[in-house]
Amino acid sequence: MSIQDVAQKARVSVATVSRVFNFPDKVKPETRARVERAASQVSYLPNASARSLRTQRSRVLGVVLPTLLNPVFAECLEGIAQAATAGGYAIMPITTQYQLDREERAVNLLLAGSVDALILVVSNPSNSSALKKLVAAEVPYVLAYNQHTAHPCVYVDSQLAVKELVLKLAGVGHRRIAMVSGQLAASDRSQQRYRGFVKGIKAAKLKQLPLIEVPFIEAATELLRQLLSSKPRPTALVCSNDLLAIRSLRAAHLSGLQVPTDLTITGFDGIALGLDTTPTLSTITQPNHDIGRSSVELLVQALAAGTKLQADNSVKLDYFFRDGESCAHAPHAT
Amino acid sequence: MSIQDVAQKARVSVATVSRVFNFPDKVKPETRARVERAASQVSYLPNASARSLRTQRSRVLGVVLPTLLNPVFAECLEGIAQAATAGGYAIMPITTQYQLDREERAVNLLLAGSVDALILVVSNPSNSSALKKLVAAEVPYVLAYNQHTAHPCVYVDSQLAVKELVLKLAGVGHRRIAMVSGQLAASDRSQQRYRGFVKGIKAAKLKQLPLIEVPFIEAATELLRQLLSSKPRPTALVCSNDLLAIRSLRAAHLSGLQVPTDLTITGFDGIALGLDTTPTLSTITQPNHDIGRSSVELLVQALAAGTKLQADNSVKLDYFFRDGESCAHAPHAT
DNA sequence: GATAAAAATGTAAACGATTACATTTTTACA
DNA sequence: TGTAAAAATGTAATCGTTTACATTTTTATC
Repeated sequence: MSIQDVAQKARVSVATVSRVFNFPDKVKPETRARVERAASQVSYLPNASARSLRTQRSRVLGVVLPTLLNPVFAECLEGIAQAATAGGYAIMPITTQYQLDREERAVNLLLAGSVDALILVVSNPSNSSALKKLVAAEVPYVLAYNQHTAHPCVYVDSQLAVKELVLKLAGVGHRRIAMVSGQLAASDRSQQRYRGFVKGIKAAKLKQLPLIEVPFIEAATELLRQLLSSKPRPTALVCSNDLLAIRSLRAAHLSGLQVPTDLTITGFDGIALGLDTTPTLSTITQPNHDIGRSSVELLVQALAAGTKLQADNSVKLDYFFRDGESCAHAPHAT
Repeated sequence: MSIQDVAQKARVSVATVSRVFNFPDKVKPETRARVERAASQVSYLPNASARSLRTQRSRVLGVVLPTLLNPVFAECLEGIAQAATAGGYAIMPITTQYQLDREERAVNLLLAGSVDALILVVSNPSNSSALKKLVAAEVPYVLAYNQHTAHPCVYVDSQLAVKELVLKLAGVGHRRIAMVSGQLAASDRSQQRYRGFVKGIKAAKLKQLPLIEVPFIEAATELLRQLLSSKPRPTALVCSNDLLAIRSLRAAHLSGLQVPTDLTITGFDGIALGLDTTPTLSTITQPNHDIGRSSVELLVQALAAGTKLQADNSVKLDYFFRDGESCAHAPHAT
C-alpha cells in the first residue's frame, strides 16, 4: 500500500500524508486523525527505498566485524544494535573472519548497499586497504577496538592494561611470566597487548620469555601442553584474550597443573563466560557493550550534524581488572 | 556518481549502462568495455535504493533473534550471514531479548525496512502476534529452531533428543534425574525439551522430580546450590541449554560436588565452549551453523521462484550426542 | 547489394516517497 | 466585516534506477 492509497482514502493530498508521518504538528489534528486512521486501515508502511532515494539517507549503519563466535564482538554488536535502534537506525553487519580481502569486500558491499555510515573492527588500521577505500568514499565511519592516531576510534588502552597486569603479577612474586597470543599479524590489539607485556616485563626487571603465538585457537592446547611440561615452566600465563585464557585453563588441567596453585592464568576481554569457569577467570574487562554503543552515538551525532568524524573525535574507554580465582601469588618452589 | 554520469562519460544511454551491470552479454563487448572503464573511472556504484524502488526487491533478509550473547544464536547468525552473502543478499538482524513486544517491533521495523524475507526465532509460534502480523503481510519467512506444524521451520527434534538422553542416563544407572530449564514460557524449545524429559522419565519408569525452572541465568547458581544440598539429591542434571549446563558445573563445584563422580551434568546446543570447560560438557549438539544456512537457502529458493514458503517446506536437521567428561554412570551410594 | 532477421542501443515511463513553492483556509484584530 | 498574517493543504518536480517498447545497426542470405 502506497502513500497514494492513504491519501485517497483520507481525501487529502500525498503531501499531507507525508507530513502526518514526518511533521505531525504541521497538520491540523482533525486531518491528522483522518490520515492516521486511513493509514492503519490499509496498514500502510512508508516505503524505505523510496524514502531513501528521495532523502539521500538510508538510516542504516554498516558494521564490519571479525567474527561473532568470539563473545567480545557479539557483546559489542548487541551494544551497537541497541544504540542504533534507539537512534532510529538499522544495522547491516558483515563478518570478515580476520581475513583482509574479506574486509575489503565487506566495505564494498556496504557502500553499494548505501549505508549512511560504518562501524568497523579492522585487522590493522595501518595497512587496511578497506579503510583506504572507505576514506576515499567520504563516508563517515568509526573504528571500534582499533587504536590509531589517524582515524576516529573507540578503544581501550590495551597496552597500558597489560603492562599494569604484568606489574601486578610481578608484585605477587611471579618471576617467569609468559604471554600467549593469537597471531600478532592478525590484529593490532594483539600487538598492543604484546607491547604492553614487554613493557611490563622490563619495568619489573624480569627475564623476557618467548611469546607463545598460537596460529588458531584449536592449536593452542598442544602448544601449551608442550610449554607447560618444559622446565623451568612459567608460573603465570598472560593471555591476549579470554577465549585463549579459557583454552589455557583446559590445557593446564590436561597437563596436570592446578590453577592457580601451580599456575596463574589471566585473560583479556571480560566475556561473561569467564565468570562460570572453574576457576573463574581473572581478566582485564573491556566495556564491550559500551564500545558498541559509543561508536553508534558518535556516528549518529556526526550524521545529524552532517559532518564526518575525525581522528580527534576518538573516545578512550576504561578497562578494569576483574579478579577471579585463576590468579594467585607465585608458588614457592618452581 | 549516478548512472547518468557514467552514460555521459561512455557516450551511451543510461539503458546501456544498466544493461552492462545487469545483462552484460546483452551489450556489444566493445561498448561494454567503454562503459566499464567509465564506471570505474568515476567509481560508480549503482544506488541500492533506486534499484530496490524500481525492482521492488531489496536483496536484504531480515533476521529476528532472541540474543547474540548466547553463542547458539551467534553461530546461527554466522551461518545466515555466510549463506546470505553467497546468495547475494545482505542481512539485517534485530535481537529481542526474549521479549514478546520486541518481537513485534522487530517485525514492524523490518517490514518497514522493505526486507525481501525474514528468518526468525520466536518465543513461541503458537501465540506470537509478531508472526501473525508477518503472515498477514504476505512476506516470505521461515522460523529457525522453532517447531510448528503451521509454519515453515528449520529445526531439530529436541523432544526426541532429550528423551533419548534421559534413557541413556537411566541406562547407566541414574535413578534421580532432574531437569534444569530456563522459563518454559519464554520459549517453545524449552517446552519441547521438557516434554522430551518427561517422556524419557516415564519410558525409563523413574520417579519424576520437579523441574528446576530458572527465571534468568544469574539466579541459577543459588537455586542449584539449594537443590544440590537437599537430599536425596539428584545424581544427574539434564540442562535445557549449554549456558545453563556450564553454570550448573560451576554450581556443583561451589556445592563441593565432583562432576561427574558425584553428579552428571548434560547440556543442549553444542556450543564450542563446552569443549573447553573442565570437565568438558556432554551435550546434544545442534547444527547451529547449518540451521542458519538452511534457512537462508530455503528463502533464497522461494524468492527466486517467486513463491512463499509453506509449512511443508520445513526441514528437520540431525542432532547428535557429544560425549564429554561431565557424564558418567550413577554413583553407588546416594 | 537488397532484404529480412537478429542484435544493439535509445527513449521515456514507471517505482513511492519528500519538499519547494503555490494556493486555499483559518485566525486575529481593527 | 474586512484585511493581513499565519496555518493548512495541494501541485508537481525530483531522487537513480530498470525495462517495455521503439529505433537503429549489424549480420546473414540470396
